[in-house]
Amino acid sequence: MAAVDLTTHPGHLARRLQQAHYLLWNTMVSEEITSPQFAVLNALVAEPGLDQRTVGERVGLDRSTIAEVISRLGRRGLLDKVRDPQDGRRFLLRLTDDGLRTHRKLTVRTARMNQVFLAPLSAAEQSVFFELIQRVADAAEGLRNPAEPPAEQRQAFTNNTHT
Amino acid sequence: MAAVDLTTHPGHLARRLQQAHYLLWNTMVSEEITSPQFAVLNALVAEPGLDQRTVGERVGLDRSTIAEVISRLGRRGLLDKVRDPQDGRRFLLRLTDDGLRTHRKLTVRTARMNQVFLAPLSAAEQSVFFELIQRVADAAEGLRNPAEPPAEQRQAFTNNTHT
DNA sequence: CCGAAATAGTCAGTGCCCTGAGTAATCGGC
DNA sequence: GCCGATTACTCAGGGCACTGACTATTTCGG
Repeated sequence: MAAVDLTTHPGHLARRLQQAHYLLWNTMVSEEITSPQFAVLNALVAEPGLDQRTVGERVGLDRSTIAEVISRLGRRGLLDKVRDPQDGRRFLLRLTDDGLRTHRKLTVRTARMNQVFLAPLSAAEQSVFFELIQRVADAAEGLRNPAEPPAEQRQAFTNNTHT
Repeated sequence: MAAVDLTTHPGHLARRLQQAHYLLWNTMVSEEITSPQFAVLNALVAEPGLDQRTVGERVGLDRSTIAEVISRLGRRGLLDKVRDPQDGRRFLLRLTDDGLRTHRKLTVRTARMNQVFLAPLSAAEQSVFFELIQRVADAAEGLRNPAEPPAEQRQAFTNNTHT
């Protein structure tokens, strides 16, 4: 009986958490627009005119996935995609009026859903919940990008205009 | 600027957490066997001879997804699938020697990976991390299955929303 | 015993998520 | 100006995850 207890495996818990969220989203927010799609809309509300790659970076999606998501949003007429005249490799993205409207509508529903989703936790626990997950996710993402200068002159040459 | 802050959205955090885990699993555990596949192997180590549906229930996968995962494990020769002579609808699943060996090997690596993954948290924080995620996931799953208890002695109604 | 309901599994369709390979445009050094 | 490196995006391919419709088998009511 060498079986392990999956309830102490963060990966398994993360998967279950996401499934639970998916379910609730589907019933309380939208059957059309998914959570990652909403994240893209949201990124473009905050920063209209971003290119595809940067949007992916903002919401945490790789180049292939972000392309698919954007293509679906484009088909639904929620955003426009135009070549950057300054850089012919890029596509600049911008929400349509419909996209903006959709974002507004879903923002309200999403807030309600989050309340229901987090109801089992007290306000204090919710803060801890966010903080711990974020620490783990950030750290793991850090492992992926080794790069980073040798700690010496960490800030010296960093891009000071990145906001 | 009606954009929201995704770092307070549990769904977004859950997705990022899972992605981070996926990455680490791929580099530290296996590129062949995925985390859900390992969960299935583990369930069959604990309870050999389970049928497909029950395995899905144990690891949290629906009937379609579990069918795919099991088919892949079968193709790799890690488990056998035989009709239940008692009930012709069921397939009974059992690990092969190779499947058992694979599970043993991955168990070790998975433990190492979990350590790295959770390294940003203290031991106490790790417990909280597990507990909070599990509470949220369990509660959301509860919403899906509307009250099946036959009014026996159910404390579900004493919903502790006031904490 | 027989037909309806329930159950286990399959299949088609949609969407997310990654890697690796390939294309087109830009940038940098000489 | 030219060539190689970098960068933005596309495409093929594999895997996870869900729903809804379908088949086969068992179970249950009458």
